Amino acid sequence: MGTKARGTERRQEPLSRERIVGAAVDLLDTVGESGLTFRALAERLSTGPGAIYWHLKGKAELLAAATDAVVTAAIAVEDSGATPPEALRALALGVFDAIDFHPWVGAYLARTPGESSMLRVFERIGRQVQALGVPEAARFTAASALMNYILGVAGQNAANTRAVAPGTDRAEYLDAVAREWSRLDPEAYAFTRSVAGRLREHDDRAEFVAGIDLILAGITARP
Amino acid sequence: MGTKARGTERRQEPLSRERIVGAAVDLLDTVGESGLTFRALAERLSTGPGAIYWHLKGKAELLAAATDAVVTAAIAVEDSGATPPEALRALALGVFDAIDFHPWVGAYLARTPGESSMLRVFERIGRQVQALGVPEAARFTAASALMNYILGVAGQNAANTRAVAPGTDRAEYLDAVAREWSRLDPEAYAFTRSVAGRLREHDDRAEFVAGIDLILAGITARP
DNA sequence: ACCTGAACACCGTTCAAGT
DNA sequence: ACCTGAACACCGTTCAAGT
Repeated sequence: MGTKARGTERRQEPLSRERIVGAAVDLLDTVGESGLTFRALAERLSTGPGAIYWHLKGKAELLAAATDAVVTAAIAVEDSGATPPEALRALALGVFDAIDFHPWVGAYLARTPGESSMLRVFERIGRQVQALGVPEAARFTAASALMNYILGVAGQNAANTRAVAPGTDRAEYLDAVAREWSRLDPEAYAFTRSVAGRLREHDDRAEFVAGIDLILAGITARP
Repeated sequence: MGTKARGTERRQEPLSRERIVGAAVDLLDTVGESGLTFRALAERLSTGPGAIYWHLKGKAELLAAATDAVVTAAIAVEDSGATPPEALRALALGVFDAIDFHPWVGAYLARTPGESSMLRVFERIGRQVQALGVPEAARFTAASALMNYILGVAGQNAANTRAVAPGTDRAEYLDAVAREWSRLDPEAYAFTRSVAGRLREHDDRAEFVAGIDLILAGITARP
């Protein structure tokens, strides 16, 4: 006891941009966007809030770096041997699942433009659009539409995920929304009421892919 | 001077939910989302911050009400005599333009699900999808895809609008981005570089409608 | 019923001081 | 070079006290 503990001594690894960003991702995943404060982050890293500023410029850079870490991992899939539509679906689902698991990423991407991780997604989409045989002049529009759709849905889905209390049963939640829809004014919300039933049997992920296919059909179906 | 001023006396209208929401929209439009504080809002209404809480539950409700006011106005267009695709394009552009003018609306819609203004947009889209002759089973997917696309692009566009300093020339900005893109790594960003030129001649609004048409083509082109 | 504004419990960020 | 943590200038929200 008088001697230094050896095996369990747990020497504090030095602070680094990498460790900070990792801890930020953890915090965002567990406590949500409002839980990421410099004080909480500093405590997790057993240091003071000021220390973080030596490695990062501020909260904006911290959030960008955390998002980048998640997106980079999500799109790091091989698509050898896949057809362009298959590769596009896989890529889209990769982003979708990442945002489903880390809802704060969706919120961030939806409000921050021209971020480097978005550019990487755009490049990946564009290559498949090209491989699809889309003529040069139409590629920009096609790739933009796909990316906007992907980020749009993923963002909405993230919002939904965050809206539901972590423990809630998914089927139960959809049921509640469906019931809410069928209580809407019959005249003003005729359509919404008519599709309320679909909500129950509805699979976000499948619906998402169906939308991708819709756009792909539009891209391919040139006169 | 000893008598009460008459014409110019400017009696303070009583505070009301309506006046508060109106002032909030003004503040959001002029100073941006970060400029909407209860202190600034109270000052504009020449009262104390606490007074606002008598009429609204808190900031969340304030933002929801402000968004609702804008969206309601944006989709209040008659579409008599228009074909379903025309009506859909007009509706989509209405939302697009509203968000372009009030970027904070895009940011809010992108992060808040199941909001009443979104439901109204959904209903409007759904009716046109139905009028388009889409079979019952496919309507939910089609309407969802359209709405997700619209909100997704509008959100991205809002983000872009906010990113650019209010005074900046649009052409100049696109030029700067295009230059940035052509400075990217030639191997890792081959596609992005190849379409950098398109950026300059690129019209957000037209691109947005092109995406709508892409989805409409996909919806209509059933085998 | 409605408004006032000080007070409370937080934020992100800075910075002199330490090692 | 890197870290510490008190201090600063803000927030949203509450609430006793006023009219």
